[in-house]
Amino acid sequence: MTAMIRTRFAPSPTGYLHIGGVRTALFNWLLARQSGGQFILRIDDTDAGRNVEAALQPILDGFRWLGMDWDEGPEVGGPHQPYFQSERGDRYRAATAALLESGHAYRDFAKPDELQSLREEARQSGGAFVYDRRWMAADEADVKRFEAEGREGVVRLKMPREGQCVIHDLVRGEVVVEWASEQDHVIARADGSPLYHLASVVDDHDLEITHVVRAAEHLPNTPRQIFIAESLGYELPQYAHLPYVAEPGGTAKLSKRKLDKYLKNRDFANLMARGQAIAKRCGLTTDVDTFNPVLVDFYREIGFLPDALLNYLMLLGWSLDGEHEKFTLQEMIDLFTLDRVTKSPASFDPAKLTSFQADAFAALPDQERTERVLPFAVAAGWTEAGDAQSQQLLADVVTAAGDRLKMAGDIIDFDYCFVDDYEVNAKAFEKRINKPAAARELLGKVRDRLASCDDFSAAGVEATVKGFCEDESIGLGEIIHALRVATTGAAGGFGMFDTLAIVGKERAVARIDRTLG
RNA sequence: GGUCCCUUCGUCUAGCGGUCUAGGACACUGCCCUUUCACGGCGGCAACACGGGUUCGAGUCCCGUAGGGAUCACCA
Repeated sequence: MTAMIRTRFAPSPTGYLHIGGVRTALFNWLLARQSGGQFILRIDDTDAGRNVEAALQPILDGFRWLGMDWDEGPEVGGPHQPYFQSERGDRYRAATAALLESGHAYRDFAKPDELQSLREEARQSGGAFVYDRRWMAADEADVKRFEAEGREGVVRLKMPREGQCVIHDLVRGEVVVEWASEQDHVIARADGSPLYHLASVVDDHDLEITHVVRAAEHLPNTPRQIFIAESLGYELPQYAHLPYVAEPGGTAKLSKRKLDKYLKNRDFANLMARGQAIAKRCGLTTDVDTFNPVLVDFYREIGFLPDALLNYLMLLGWSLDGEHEKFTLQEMIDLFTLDRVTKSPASFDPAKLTSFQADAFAALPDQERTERVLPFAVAAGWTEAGDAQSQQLLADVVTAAGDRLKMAGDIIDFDYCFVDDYEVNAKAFEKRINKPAAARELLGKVRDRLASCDDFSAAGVEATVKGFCEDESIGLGEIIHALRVATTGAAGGFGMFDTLAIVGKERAVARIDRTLG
């Protein structure tokens, strides 16, 4: 066991949990759990004006579903309360005052557009923008003068302009940045409200975070945060910048705003279509803003196993040895190490995720699969609490379906086991019933055999159908497809005799009649 | 454009100077099994970005080029 580690994940309340965010959270969580340390959830809501309460709930729900529990944070409290940045204003104000006092920050009265044009100039001339601090208030007289001009004063970091900042990154090694390329970032607005970097550094210190593990997009932010921390006399946390999760088939960062693009990816589109089919049948909301494969909720809603998702996510940017990749939660905790985190972005692969899910689901005992499938069957209106008969049917279907069920929501594929208003696959109907010359005649004959079959178990049906084939001198293949389409409307499914037994004699016969009629 | 990061099969990756005619997984695909769907078994396709060094020897070390990406807010 390594030394006590305290990590954190700091979501801003946006109303959804992004798959990339979960990956980052997972690594933080794993690190804390394997060391007997703590995992903290802190809410970055310095950008007020949002309904934090409502926007936070889906995120917490996501964490709970995934089984990533937090030791301190919203709803569980902890010794470093509060865990909402919006409630820690006094801490930031104190830090700002200290920075001002020590000369590491200054009050600045530049107007945003003035700075903006200066930045433009610098960019035009191809160089880095260096603020000449012309609106910096050196003393109270300056402050008065600027305010008399109607200017408002923010607080800026007085960043070093010489030397280098060396970041010791646990996944990237040493990253060296010239201080001169840094800007005098604003840490507090005119009204005194804090900005992200200040708040983040102060909180990480207050919460005694030992390891700041976050996405690589924060790497460029690190020098200024180190400056703030050092100026405040804080001990620096260990930094680890993870490669970001890239879009399917691409290298750009996965974003929830580029769905249209991802939908052009075959595998992504397939997963989305699967989700929509399940949603449609089970009456789920399918607003793409909240229901799509970039968001964690999507997987919960269509019946993924949280551990399977986690297992897949862990492999995005991390590997044990290139050979073993299926892990239990406990193994994930035991085996994870930061030094095996990859440096390059990892593309999100919906097909591999689905494969992991399918394997994990197939490995579950029938009873547990039935339990997981139950809510979907209820939502589809096929069974309800207390209805023993329909639930036995459900259990039978799950058993017969075997590993054809990749996720709990896949039960919708077997709607014909429960209701008669299933959809008929037009293509299959054409191919198996319309096209073969003898199909209808054969179907009519087998219908009569089935109707007089006394033992409608799978074995009984099999004997009947096979006997029929012998009498007619045809191969099983010549009738079985037509039989399947006629009784289920589907092109495929689980074993034909199991299917017939589950559908039952009366319905099977009636469906054949309906097909022929 | 400035700064920083990254670069092995389509994708996730193994590889930490010789055991690499580059291994595993997903995907794709061929055959077998199944007189049905799927699973499964056995195969196949497929990668060290490029150019210089260093070295007896480079996917592995160094430099450069190219490409990709992230970031440059009084957002987080």
